[in-house]
Amino acid sequence: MKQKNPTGTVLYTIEQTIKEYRKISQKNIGKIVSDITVDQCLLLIILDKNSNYSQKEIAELIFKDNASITRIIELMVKKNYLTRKINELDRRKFNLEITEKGKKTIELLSPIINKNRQNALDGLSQDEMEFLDKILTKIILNCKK
Amino acid sequence: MKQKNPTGTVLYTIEQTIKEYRKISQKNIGKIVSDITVDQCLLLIILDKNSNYSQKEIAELIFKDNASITRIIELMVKKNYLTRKINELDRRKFNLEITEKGKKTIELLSPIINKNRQNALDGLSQDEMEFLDKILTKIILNCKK
DNA sequence: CGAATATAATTGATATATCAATTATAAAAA
DNA sequence: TTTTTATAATTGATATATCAATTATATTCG
Repeated sequence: MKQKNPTGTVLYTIEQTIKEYRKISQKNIGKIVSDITVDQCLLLIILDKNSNYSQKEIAELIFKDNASITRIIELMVKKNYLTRKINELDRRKFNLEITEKGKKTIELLSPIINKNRQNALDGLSQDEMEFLDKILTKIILNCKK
Repeated sequence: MKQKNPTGTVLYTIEQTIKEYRKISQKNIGKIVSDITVDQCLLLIILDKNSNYSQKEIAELIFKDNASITRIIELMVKKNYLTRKINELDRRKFNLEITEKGKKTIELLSPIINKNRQNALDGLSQDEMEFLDKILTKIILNCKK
């Protein structure tokens, strides 16, 4: 089944892929928890693994800039997913903590997220995924130099 | 050179790839024309190939929703890249036309865009790109079903 | 130490994304 | 032809993206 591609480059397909994946992911997440986005959920999961991340580090991990992170976290605090306290060791930073609601949300949504990933990658062999990753990493390096 | 990947899936790498590509593309475009974005430029190029596209069709081609396209086009008309007139055959639609400024911009930026693409895909063989496209298309279909 | 520099985060302005509701028009059905 | 349904685009509300400027704090260097 041929896809339209007005640019004729695989870069278009890459973009299309990630958009489709995000769309279905958000849809599935929304069925379980209505007031959270894919990225907010990823942020929770990342913080859950290491609660010492600064906002700046989180921004890098989920490919957002600091300004966006500031506002996303602000909303998540307002929605009671996170708490934020000044880091007394470095008062420029904040300590972020996941609330009970946040923890429950992770429990609820982790299986959904895994299912989303599995579904998206369904039918791909380990080799194919590794190859994919390798080529993409090459492109990333090309873009960085 | 290993990349960090907090999710452990190639989907993360896909997202990273497109973000890096867009970043460098925007940077290179901005050196030549300061008031245009990657997507606006793609929109011009698409319209240049077929001036009969409706806003809805354009939206699908560049993965945006109608509301975004309405506003993007509004800005592009304001910046004098496009003109917009009601389509008398179907008064729900508009005829979009590229202005002289728009045409000049395409001429200026087409080589840049090609260079961006070439640079990003530098060192990839034809086979690798085809394989990449094939795998990604598989993922897209997985997400759509 | 104190000045200069660097870093983390915020803020403001503007553009874009997303969803739902609305408007205008066209096409289909009764 | 009138009513119903479908389609194209807009609008409003809110979230996010991006860039530049700013604030507060830390670090470095003379």
